[in-house]
Amino acid sequence: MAECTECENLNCLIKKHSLDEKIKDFLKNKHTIKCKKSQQFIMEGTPAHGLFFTYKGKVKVAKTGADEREQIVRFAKDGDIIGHRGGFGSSKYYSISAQALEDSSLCYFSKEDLKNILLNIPSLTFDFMLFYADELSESETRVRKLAQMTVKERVIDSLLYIDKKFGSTDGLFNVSLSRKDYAEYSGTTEEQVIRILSTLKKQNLINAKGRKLGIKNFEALKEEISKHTLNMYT
Amino acid sequence: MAECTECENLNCLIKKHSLDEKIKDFLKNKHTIKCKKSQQFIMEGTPAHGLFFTYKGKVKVAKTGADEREQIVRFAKDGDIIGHRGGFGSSKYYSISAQALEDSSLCYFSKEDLKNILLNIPSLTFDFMLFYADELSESETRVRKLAQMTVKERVIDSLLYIDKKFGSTDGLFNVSLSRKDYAEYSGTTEEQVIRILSTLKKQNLINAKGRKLGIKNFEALKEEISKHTLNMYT
DNA sequence: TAATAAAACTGCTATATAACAGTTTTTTGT
DNA sequence: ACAAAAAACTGTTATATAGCAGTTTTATTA
Repeated sequence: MAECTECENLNCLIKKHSLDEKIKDFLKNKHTIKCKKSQQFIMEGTPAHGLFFTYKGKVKVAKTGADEREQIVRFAKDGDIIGHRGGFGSSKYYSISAQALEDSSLCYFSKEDLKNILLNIPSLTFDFMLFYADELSESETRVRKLAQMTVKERVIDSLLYIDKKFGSTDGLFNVSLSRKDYAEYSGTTEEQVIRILSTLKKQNLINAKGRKLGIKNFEALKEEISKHTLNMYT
Repeated sequence: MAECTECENLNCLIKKHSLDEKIKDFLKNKHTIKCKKSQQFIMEGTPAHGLFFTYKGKVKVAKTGADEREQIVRFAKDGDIIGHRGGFGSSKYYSISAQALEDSSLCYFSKEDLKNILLNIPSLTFDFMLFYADELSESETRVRKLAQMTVKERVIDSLLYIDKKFGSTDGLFNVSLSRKDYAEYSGTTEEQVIRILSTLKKQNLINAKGRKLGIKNFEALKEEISKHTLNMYT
């Protein structure tokens, strides 16, 4: 795997500061991990010893609720941090689980190493702080949307989110999610997602080749949720 | 208003670092603001120039959604930060509004001053980072709860939250919220809240003197939502 | 403290969403 | 390429939640 200084993930906070003299020794302690598709590499509730970065790949991050029901809290792609909530903060345990959506490579740093380097490079700490602040922003917007949107609106919102996050090629998302994944992100059931997707298909608003989905009419979909997105200062 | 060094709000991050030499000049730039009950001192969407701390008082923090519908994202008491999402991060605007629930005093620092001091005191920046990480933790738990709990469970959860946040005296919460406030926090309607509260009253699980509420049987209420709180590693 | 406004409450009805049971299609692993 | 498993899908029914309209109680303020 590439050195951090050579890494292409420009959005990665470690990469951004990798030329700093003080970070050199720290970077030597990086571990790299290979993950097969659908492999779970973080288990909710287990002791958190460190923090992952996606080097290459796609990941879903979820919390388990009552009756083993999953709530997907976010998705991650190249350069994204994973497990950051257990990495620091008041808890010793991972509060989420993480599962690879496709074969992926991960970078790993221990909590101790990170804490050391953060207290020594204020600009890095500051960037981490901004990262958390932005994540908080998105999470609070999600709270509002879950509380105020209808199921159909939430499903449409999740389609737009997936396109924004992973992008599309030839009208199909660059990631393959199950209907259940969409349900677990949107806070509804698989059946509802299926019904809504089939309506959208009939209305010619989305593409569907087998399980693969994509957006055909962005404007119409955005219009359907516009009343919830007008006043968004995120 | 008291000097930060003399302040009783031990949970305040500024207070915690107020003895640091490097923070002295910064503290001189503190402004203090008095707020009457139900006065709104942060408007969603307006330019964010700085960040507030509750000196004494109680505040509700909300986001406005479709059709002017409010979603309360959190409550704040003595020592709590308010408006932190607009204070830094990618947005120039406040993404929330804040309203005093009773006559309150606030401390205010400008964005620029804060940014300066944060880049100079790594331990303070680190504490801010931890603060955001913990807030994110709570917000993500809230996402799961909104997606998976029933309305009744969410209302019970909000009662337990209010007791934990503001405490109770003689079996009544130390804060006076309207039924609508509970609805806007729980993600439901006023009528549902009223119905559920009246059921809980009949079951002798809560106290109600006029609009004032309190918890009578903690165990029973916790039991009702236990399936959602068992695996909580927050 | 009386008048007015706001909040709390109730019953009824409409609607959205979830749950169930079964069928068809697609994916996966050998 | 085939068998088995998983995922996608559909119709029907049950249930939870929201919306409405009106009444009563509590709070506000002139």
